[in-house]
Amino acid sequence: MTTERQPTLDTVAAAAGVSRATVSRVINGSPRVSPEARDLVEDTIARLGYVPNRAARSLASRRTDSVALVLREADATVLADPYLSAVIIATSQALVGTGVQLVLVNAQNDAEHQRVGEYVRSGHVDGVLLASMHADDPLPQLLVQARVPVVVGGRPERPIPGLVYVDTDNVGGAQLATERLVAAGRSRIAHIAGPPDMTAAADRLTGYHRALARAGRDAGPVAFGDFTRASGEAAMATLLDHNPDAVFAANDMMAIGALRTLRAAGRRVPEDVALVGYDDIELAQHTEPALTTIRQPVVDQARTMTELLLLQIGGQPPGDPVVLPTELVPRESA
Amino acid sequence: MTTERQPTLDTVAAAAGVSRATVSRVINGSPRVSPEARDLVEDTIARLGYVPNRAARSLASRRTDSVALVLREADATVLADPYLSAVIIATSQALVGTGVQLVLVNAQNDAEHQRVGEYVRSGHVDGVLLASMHADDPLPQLLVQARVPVVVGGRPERPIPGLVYVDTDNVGGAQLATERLVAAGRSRIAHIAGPPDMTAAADRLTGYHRALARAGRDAGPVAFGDFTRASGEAAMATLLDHNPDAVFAANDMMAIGALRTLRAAGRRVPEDVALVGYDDIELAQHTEPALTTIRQPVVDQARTMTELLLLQIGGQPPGDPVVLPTELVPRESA
DNA sequence: AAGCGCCGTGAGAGCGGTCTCACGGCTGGG
DNA sequence: CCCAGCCGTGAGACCGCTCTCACGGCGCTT
Repeated sequence: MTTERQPTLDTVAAAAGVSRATVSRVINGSPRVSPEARDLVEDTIARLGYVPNRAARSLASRRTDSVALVLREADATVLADPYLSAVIIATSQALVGTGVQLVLVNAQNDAEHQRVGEYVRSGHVDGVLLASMHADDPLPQLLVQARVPVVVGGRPERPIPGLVYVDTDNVGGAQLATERLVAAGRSRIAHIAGPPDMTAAADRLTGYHRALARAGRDAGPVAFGDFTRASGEAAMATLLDHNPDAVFAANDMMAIGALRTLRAAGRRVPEDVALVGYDDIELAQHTEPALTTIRQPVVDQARTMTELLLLQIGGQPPGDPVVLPTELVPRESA
Repeated sequence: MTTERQPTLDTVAAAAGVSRATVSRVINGSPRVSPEARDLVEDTIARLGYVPNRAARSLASRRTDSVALVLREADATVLADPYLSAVIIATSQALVGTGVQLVLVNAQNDAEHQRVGEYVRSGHVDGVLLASMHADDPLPQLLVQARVPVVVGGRPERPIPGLVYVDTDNVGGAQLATERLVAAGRSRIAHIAGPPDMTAAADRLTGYHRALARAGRDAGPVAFGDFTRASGEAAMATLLDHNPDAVFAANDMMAIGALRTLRAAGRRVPEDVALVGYDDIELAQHTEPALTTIRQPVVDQARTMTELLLLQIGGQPPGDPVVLPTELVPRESA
């Protein structure tokens, strides 16, 4: 039961015959230490197996060396969301070697979301990464005003001065998708859009329109879904009236829904109707036919967000938003 | 630039005209405070927007109110692993309302994995959840010896006294799968097993054998894969020599690989060969035919792990391992 | 030769809480 | 009526680290 108390700075200092201050300098890599003292202290630290106490350090230095990754809408529905998983893992990977810890904050509802502000203020973290925001989310605004370093994933609904965000090029990606259909000689290109209050969905719609305009085409019929497969099925059913020969869906799940409706309607893909999705989820490889889609650099996005956040924490002023390029993944459906 | 310093205990105490100790008691819900004092202090706290400093509290109390979720093998390969995502989200959900923070520790390689021990010792967290362990992982042993509260997901290779784990019933699940095939009147039931050094794979193999034995059958042919789709394809190719009329694959990805091989070989599923997978991944719903499989209570597992960990942190002795029931998800493939 | 500045080091004051202990006032039992 | 005991409160000692400041010693300039 006599749990060996962990060695402290004092322990090390005493064992090395120097002062606490010197040990602290060694630990923090201060240049103002003689090489002999440094070696001595380092040996002692290794010998005693000393590890600095984070709480004490944090208390004294007013830094925590940890950042929060704030998730939203993390309920059972998206429980197995591979995108989320990628963001989380990529973020934690980006932090490896920096000595910065990742604290996961899961705000399931508005009330909890509000409390994130408190949480940050209480000095738990040095900065905040915001994933999967909602359009009306006041949190980024709050954090920016409180001068808390923050980086959000995805373009916010309304521009917020001083808010750094890292987005993928939804407009460009949607253009790629649409251009693919144009290039395939399709003339009646429809779009299954996502919820218009989500910027990613809005941007993809914009890209769709832009590509058609550039190709000198009129806009085709557009149906709106909510990014679920069921909504894709329903949207496709609507679009069938227009007898399209191509469909660009704003995400893969809706594309898969559309695929199902098309098949049920006796339309062959891609012969009768070419189909392009968005996201390149795992499933897209396994549909029949395999889904042509747009890949987003999720890992890059998370990494970039993390880097930008660390820069801000390091004292640099918030820079400009970053938009990362997307890429077409050609498969069989278009 | 004059950043308003956050109010501290002293601030609140002064404003309320009481001592620091009293404010502390109110915050910690001590019963030894008069109702009047309590109300007064609570009002003051609300008025000043006071939030306790976690580092200071942690330093003084030797608690951190946070737990680590240690992941392994979290590289690009499993980046989009929906299981991981589910574990992470479920864990963080289980922590909501407890005031305990989730710190994600991503040990990509052995060296980093070792450092988790240090990390815990330095007092960062009150306890550790271990996900996706490897067979030879010394970490659980280390943590148990260091009397650090720890709960691991999945049964460890070798029993470790005092180690609490939460597993899903792999043996039972495999039995369900195999029994399904027996009940369907299949007589030559093969198995595509996972890596024998993973307990989940070993247990599923055991369940397969047990079900056959109970049904008075001889064991069928077994091929080993590594849980990837490619290995499932290869394993199925091997098994074709035995001309099975049913296959139970130890996970869905291998089942999907097997499906592909079967189709290529001109075998119809389920008419010629019935097929059962394991895990009930999203993809299983979308194969053609849809995959009959076994569902594991991932969310329950994560929640249970968290609860058991909190109990240990609360001072209770480590209890017995928990094994959660699995369930058959009947679809079209068997 | 004297003075200056810099360099390595140590002493000590916080950082913002928790928690033990002491203390005055009140209640209740003998 | 007195004193034991409890209750609510306050004082103050930490928790382990950072960081400022002071100090002695050395090399350099003048």
